[in-house]
Amino acid sequence: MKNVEFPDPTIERLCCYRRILSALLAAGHARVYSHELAAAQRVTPAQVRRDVMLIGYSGSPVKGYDIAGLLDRIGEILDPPGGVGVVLVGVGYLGRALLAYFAGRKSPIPVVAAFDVAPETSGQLIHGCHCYHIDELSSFLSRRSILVGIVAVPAEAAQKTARELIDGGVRALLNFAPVQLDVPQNVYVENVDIAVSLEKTAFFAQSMSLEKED
Amino acid sequence: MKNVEFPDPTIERLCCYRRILSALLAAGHARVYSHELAAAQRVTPAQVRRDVMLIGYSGSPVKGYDIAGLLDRIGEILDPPGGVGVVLVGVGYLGRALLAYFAGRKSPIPVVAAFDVAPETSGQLIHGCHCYHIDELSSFLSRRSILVGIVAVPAEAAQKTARELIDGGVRALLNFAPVQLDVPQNVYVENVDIAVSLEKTAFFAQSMSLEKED
DNA sequence: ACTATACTGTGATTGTCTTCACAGCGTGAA
DNA sequence: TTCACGCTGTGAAGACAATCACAGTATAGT
Repeated sequence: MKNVEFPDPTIERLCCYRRILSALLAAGHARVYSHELAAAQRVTPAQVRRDVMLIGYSGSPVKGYDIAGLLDRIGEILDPPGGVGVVLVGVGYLGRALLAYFAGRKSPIPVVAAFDVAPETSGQLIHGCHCYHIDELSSFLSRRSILVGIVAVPAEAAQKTARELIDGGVRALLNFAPVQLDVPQNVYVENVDIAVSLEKTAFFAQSMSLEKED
Repeated sequence: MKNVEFPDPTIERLCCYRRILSALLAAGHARVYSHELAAAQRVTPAQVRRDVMLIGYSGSPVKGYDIAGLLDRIGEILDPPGGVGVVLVGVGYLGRALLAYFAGRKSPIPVVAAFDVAPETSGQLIHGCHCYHIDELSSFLSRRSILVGIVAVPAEAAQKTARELIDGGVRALLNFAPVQLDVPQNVYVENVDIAVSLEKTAFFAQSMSLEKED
């Protein structure tokens, strides 16, 4: 098995391609050209072709790519063979929003359980997801094979939460807390920092308004 | 005035530096070395020094950087002179989570108003933010100078929302909807795509578990 | 059968961001 | 006053990703 790793930005684009391809397939299309896929994103046709090349798929000249086939191939790359279990820690406003978000769309990656310190959330079923007290996290992780943990707790609790998840066997974290998590090198952390995103947006709003109108 | 633009990744790091510097200042520190700042993030000391150089600040050898001075300088870069107004569109689960998030921390960038299609949210005060019906958006924007819009509506409504915001004078969007917004070139869009983030995390969880333990 | 066409596949190039490595310098000790 | 130390500032090199540009090719039309 080739253990070639795909570059980070390519993985991100593959997720987006998949979304668009699914929509196209649902709309009755069977084939797509690189420039069509590119137009739906903010990328160049050459970028699309290179990504497709990277994952080892081929289209035909003249007719473009077969949507169903390309979708399958992307799925082979992105979707883990046995499926990944995902747990959510932190059922505050953000945690609930995430549960609603993932419950709404029939996601390929369902959240199997949620945990929180607040006793009143224990036993609740929120947006279709069972909630437990945080104390039950370790035993839950030891019983199920969970590879991904979503950290949606306040900043102060984030590091402790991360450690518990990692000790339980989780290999990657999706971190919404505004802190840099200290994790072993064999654990992947994807940070989603809303405050930083907003500050960045505000900065570019400012610099945009200085530029020429187009 | 030098209109030199800073690279995107630098802006992101500046936001993080600021957060760390504030914490250090609050903890009573007065000076910091590049390697200390670097350790708190996942960056190299050289990266920190280059960023500091870029924004035109200088530390002293031996003593490092003056925290208060560096914070001021970062603020001059990141914070718009007159402050940016921010409005939120979409007061669903995610929108409420965002309001709670920004209300909790005394953010340098407050959300001044929120809008939604649901009539029952109109007139409410959610986490300290006034909510209005979406129909009032245009007139609100024409009365106030708003540079940033947060799009937290369902995917189907996102493009329409974006257009209304841009027509109202907004120059940058923070987009949580899982679609690529079609905007003029002089409008900046920062996408926060939670579904993509989770899929990406799941992918790397998988590839991490194939690698050597450290 | 032949030709024109418009696409894909990809080596080469460009551009951008990160890292290296060392000169320069201010401080504190002798 | 002199020296040694450990930091900063930065030109140069390196790594990486995006783009260009064109050869190769399958199809449709004549």
